[in-house]
Amino acid sequence: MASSARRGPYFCGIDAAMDVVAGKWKSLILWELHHHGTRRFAELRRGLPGVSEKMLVQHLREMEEDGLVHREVYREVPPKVEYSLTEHGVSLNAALAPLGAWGTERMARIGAAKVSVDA
Amino acid sequence: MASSARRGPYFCGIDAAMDVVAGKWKSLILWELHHHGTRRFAELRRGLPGVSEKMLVQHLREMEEDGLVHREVYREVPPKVEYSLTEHGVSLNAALAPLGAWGTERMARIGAAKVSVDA
DNA sequence: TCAGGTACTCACCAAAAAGTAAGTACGGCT
DNA sequence: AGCCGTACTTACTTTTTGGTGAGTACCTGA
Repeated sequence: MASSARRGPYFCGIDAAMDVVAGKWKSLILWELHHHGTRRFAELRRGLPGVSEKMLVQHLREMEEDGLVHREVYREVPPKVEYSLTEHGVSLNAALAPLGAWGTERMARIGAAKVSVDA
Repeated sequence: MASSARRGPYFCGIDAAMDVVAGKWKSLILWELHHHGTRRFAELRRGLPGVSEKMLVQHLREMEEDGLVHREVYREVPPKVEYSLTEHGVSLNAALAPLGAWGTERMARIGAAKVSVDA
């Protein structure tokens, strides 16, 4: 029950891809990691205003299982864990780019607000 | 409460796009409509094995609200309603294509099964 | 006459996803 | 001594999502 009940039979490629990106914060995590290269847990948390620690851990674990992110643990005294995109994570991000462009256009069309995030 | 509580402030374009595609069957509806051009309600239902009438109606309504699909009602005696993609629906589908390709690759990688659908 | 097809709506229920709040082990800083 | 920060885990609750099955109004074909 730790991981998700996914990887099921898919209707098509989009279905398979959506399975992996589904989750309130997953695409944002992807973006954050792509943008910053490597991030620590607390950095991600701060970069994603509103995310709960539980969801962040959960999503990161699933994305690790799905081969999208790499988790590097440093056995140090204040714990340190670094997350980064794997090759598959990078290619997924690239595949997501046109969708992002479409979404940006849509935001302009409907005049949607943007969540303010500071780098 | 009929429609969805969406269109909220978005973090980025992907967020905005995902909002519109989120839902178990939406991407499949998009694909079905793109593939066949125009489809009646029952045709869609038959093309999406496993979808419930409730969800199909609900998703179609939301997609109509979001300007992705066009709903043409013929006031005839056995009711007839035709659904087709709008310009925005078509462009969303195009933006989804690379994601679909990525997903297809992933299916091959992990050896995921495909749901059997007959045309 | 009666099942079957059209395109739905409605009420109810189950499951999944996400949020909340607390706890944990350890050290540094003040 | 006491609080902050690290990176989590755990239990519990709420919200959201999706599924089930019935009902509707009308017509067609067997």
